[in-house]
Amino acid sequence: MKIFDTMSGSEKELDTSRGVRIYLCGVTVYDDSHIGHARTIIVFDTLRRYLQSHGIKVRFIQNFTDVDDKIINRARIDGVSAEVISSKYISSYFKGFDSLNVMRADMYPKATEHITEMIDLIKILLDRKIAYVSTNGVYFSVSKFSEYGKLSKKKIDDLIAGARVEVDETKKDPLDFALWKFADDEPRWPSPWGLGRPGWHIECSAMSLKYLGNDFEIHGGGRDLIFPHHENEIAQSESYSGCNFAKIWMHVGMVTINGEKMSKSLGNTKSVDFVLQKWGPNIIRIFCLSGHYSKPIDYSEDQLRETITRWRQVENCYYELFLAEEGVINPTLARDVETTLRAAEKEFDDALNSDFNTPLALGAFFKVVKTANQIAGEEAMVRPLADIILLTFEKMLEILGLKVSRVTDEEKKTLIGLIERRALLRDQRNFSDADAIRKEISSMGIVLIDHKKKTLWMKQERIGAEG
RNA sequence: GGUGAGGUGGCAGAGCGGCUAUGCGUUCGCCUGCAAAGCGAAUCUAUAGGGGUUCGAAUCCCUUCCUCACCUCCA
Repeated sequence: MKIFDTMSGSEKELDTSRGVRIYLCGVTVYDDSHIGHARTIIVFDTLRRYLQSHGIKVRFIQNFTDVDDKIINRARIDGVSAEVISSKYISSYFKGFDSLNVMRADMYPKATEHITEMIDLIKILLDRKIAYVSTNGVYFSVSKFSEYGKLSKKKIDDLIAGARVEVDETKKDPLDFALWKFADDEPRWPSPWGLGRPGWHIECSAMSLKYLGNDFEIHGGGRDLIFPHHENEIAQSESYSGCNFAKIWMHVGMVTINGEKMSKSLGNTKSVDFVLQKWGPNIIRIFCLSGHYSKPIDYSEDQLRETITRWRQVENCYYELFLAEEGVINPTLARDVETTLRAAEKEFDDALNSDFNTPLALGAFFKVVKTANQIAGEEAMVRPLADIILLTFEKMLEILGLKVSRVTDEEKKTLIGLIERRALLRDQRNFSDADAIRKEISSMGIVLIDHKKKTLWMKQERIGAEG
């Protein structure tokens, strides 16, 4: 599998020989997550599912930044401790992302639980004179890392010329960044240099090194983290270890709204909670995967509405397959279907192997859906054929992290009873009573589709946007 | 100002030297007691503008214009 590596500016073969270690920069827990966070996380979740489906062992670490000025400010406003704020938003994170059917990472390390590791790292940097202590903290000396800028392709001179860097008299160089900041208030921890808090970037260095070691396979995050966050992580980590930090740097494009980046500062965010309410998990996942991960994607209601249509086809397909009745398989048809399925599977894998091209993979998945719906439309779906298709269908569904609403056995029993009664009424041409039953069934979230020979039923996910 | 990524049919979105994806939309059919869903057919012949290179370019080169992101916290 090839993945575009921001560092080298080209696609690189992913080394899977010893499993794949992934570190994803997670969220700062000071507010609810929004669909921008969701996109990045869904992309990585899907990547992980794909690798695992090929029997590759994945070790997936995603951090929570739980010490940060924004958290502290929020705590001050609310009159509670920072810990109260961070734990509140960590649980809100899990609530949202569990609903989005995102698999739990192997670990969610928190900055506050790795203070010792960060201090140890800073000590070494100080010993090597790569960092220095100033009056208000410990700083990393950018000039001591000759490769600074290699990820973001920035030249130190340009950065200085850009002069958007805050002027701080206590720093030797305006580009130097904090490893440790002295603090008069909580939260703070003791360190050899004084009470304080860690800088932002150091946690990811400490935690990724601790849980994944050096030179792990993929380090990821949103594009906006390339500079300065990832650049600084590299500077710290490589100065500390003397080793390459990560093999591949994978960055996910921004979610925009009306062509502008969605962000807290612009106040144009759509929270995970909101989009779940309005569109539900499957629509959101398909939407997030419908553009190449490296490019921006625009949050467009028209686009989302279109996705509903596509999702209905998937639901239809599932129920056609699930409810197919026994019958004799037509050998020619079976052969054709096999060919189509193998081709779609190959297309699916080829697409993902080529820099994780999910829009193309989604296309392959929809070919499977279309094929099944076609056969069903011709009333030619039989159990053995459905089982064959189901194998491919469910495999792809699992990788994409989609979930069709299913019914309980009890619901199923009730339904079949009702449908039989309705069929009887229809035979007697008593349509008003038959329609009453259809209405009753519909209130259970079940839609009926009358085929020539039988009535197909399916449970449709309730989508907020449809009212 | 610097750096990076882009500009493809009504919309979304692949392709990245020749075989002109795909999806949605729209129109018309099939099916139905009516629906709904599904299916079929048709529709759209697109590649920001201008130069090149080539037998041949959306794909390579040059140039102009435009958009976005990063250069401060940000997924």
